[in-house]
Amino acid sequence: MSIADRKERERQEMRQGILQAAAHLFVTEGFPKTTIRAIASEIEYSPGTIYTYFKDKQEILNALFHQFFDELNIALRTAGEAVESTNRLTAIGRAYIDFALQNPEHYELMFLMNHERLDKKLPDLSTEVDCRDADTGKKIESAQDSGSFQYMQEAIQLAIQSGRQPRYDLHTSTLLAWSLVHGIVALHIRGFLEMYPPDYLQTMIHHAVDGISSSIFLD
Amino acid sequence: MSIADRKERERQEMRQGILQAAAHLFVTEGFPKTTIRAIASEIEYSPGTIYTYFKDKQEILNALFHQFFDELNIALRTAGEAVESTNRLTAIGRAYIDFALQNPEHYELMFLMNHERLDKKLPDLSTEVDCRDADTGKKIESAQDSGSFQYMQEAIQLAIQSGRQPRYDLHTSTLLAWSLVHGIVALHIRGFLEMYPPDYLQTMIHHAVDGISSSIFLD
DNA sequence: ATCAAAAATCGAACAGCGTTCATTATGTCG
DNA sequence: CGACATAATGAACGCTGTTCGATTTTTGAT
Repeated sequence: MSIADRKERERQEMRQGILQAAAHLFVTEGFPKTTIRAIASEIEYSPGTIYTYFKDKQEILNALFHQFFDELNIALRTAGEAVESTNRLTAIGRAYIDFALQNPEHYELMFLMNHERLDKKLPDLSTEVDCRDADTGKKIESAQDSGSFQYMQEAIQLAIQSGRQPRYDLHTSTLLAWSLVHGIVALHIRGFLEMYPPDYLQTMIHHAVDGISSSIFLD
Repeated sequence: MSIADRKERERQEMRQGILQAAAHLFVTEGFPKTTIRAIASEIEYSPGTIYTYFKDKQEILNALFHQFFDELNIALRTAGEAVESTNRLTAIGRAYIDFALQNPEHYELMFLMNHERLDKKLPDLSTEVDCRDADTGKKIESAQDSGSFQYMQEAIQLAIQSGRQPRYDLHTSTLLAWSLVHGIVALHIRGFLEMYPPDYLQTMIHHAVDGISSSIFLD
C-alpha cells in the first residue's frame, strides 16, 4: 500500500505547489493577468503539466476559494472564541474587516470576483429542515467547516440569549450584519472610499464595527 | 460650420451605436465573454473600426460605467424627490436596491467588477471645503451630475435638520447607509444569498431598507 | 466637375491566451 | 528484463485584443 500512498501524497504535494504558485501570482498580479504559463514557469514545469492536476484555470481558482474560506473561518472563530459571548459579534465583525483589509486579494477572490459557476459551498441554513438527521445527530458538518456566516449567526443568537433585544428575526439580523461589513470592505477594496483620508476612514470603520450591534439590536 | 457639426454628430452616433451594442452584449454575455469582434459584428463593421472610436475595450467599459452611473443618479433623485424630506432616505435606499436588482449587470459593471485603472469620478466630498461658494450659492455642480452618494448624504442631512438624532457624524452615517444597501445587493448578485427562499429574501431586504434609518438614527 | 488631401473602413497579421494531444520519458510491477 | 501505467513535454489549435498598411469614402478648394 505504501507505493500508492506515496503516489497520492506526491500528487497532493504537486497540487499544493501549483496552488501556492497560483495564489502568489493571483495575489500579486491579479487573476486575469495570471497565466497558466506563468504558473507553470513558477513551479518549473511545462504548461501542459498543470492540466494533469487541475481540469482548468477555474478549478485552480475554486481550490483557492475554499482554502481562503477556511482561513477566514479560522480567523473569525479564533477572534470570536477569545471573548465572552456578549462581545462576540463585535469581535467577529472586527476580525472580518481586518481579514478583508489585510488580505484584500484573498477577499477579492472570495467575495468580489465573478466566479461564474462555482459551488459556493456556503452553509445551507435552509431555514426549515436544516439539521435533518435524527439518527447520527452530527449533520452540522462538524460545525467546523460550517461557514463564517453560520458562526456570525450563532454569535447573534448568543447575544439574544444573553438578553439583548433583536430588532429583526435571526436571519435578517445576520444578513444585515454581514451586509454591513461586506459593504464597507467591498466599497473600500473597489476604491469607492478613496475620497476619505485614511485615518478618518479608519475611524468610520471603527464606528461601523461598534455600530453593528446598534443596527440590529434595540438596546 | 454645419459639415463639421454633422461629422461630430455622426461620430457621436457611431459611439452610441457601439456603446449600445457593447452594453447589450455585456449585459447578456458578461464583460469577459464579450469580444471586440462580436461588438463589431453586431453593428456590422470590421473589428478594426471600433478602434477609430474607442482607444481599447476598457474605454468602452468606462463610457458605459459613467452612463450607468447617470442612470442610477436619475433613478435615486426621481425616487427621492417624489417624497417629502423625512422619508427621503428610505425612498432612496429602496430605489438603490431596486435599481441594482432590476439591472444586476449594470450594477456589476458599476460596483462589482474590477476596473483596474479607472477615474471613478465619484463626488469628491473632500470633507472640508465642500460647497465653498457663498457668493453664487450653486457650487454643488448643479447638484445634477453630483454623485448618488452625495444625494444620499443630503437626504441624511435633511433628516437630521428635520430633528432626527444621528448616531454618528454625517459622513459615517452615509457610509453605513451605503455599505448596508451595497452589501445586500453585492452579496445577492454574487449568489451568496441563494440559500434563502426568494420571498423570504424579499422580506429581509424590505426590513433592511426600513432599517437603514434605525441603523444610523437614535430615534 | 475635378482632384489632392483627409478621414474612415477594412481585413490580414501579431503576440498572447487557455487548452489539447500525440510523443517522449519515467517509474511500477509480473 | 519487459510490459505497462502514469507523468511530462512542447508543438499546435482556436481564440482573444490590438495594430497597421491598403483601400475606400468623404471633404474642400479650384
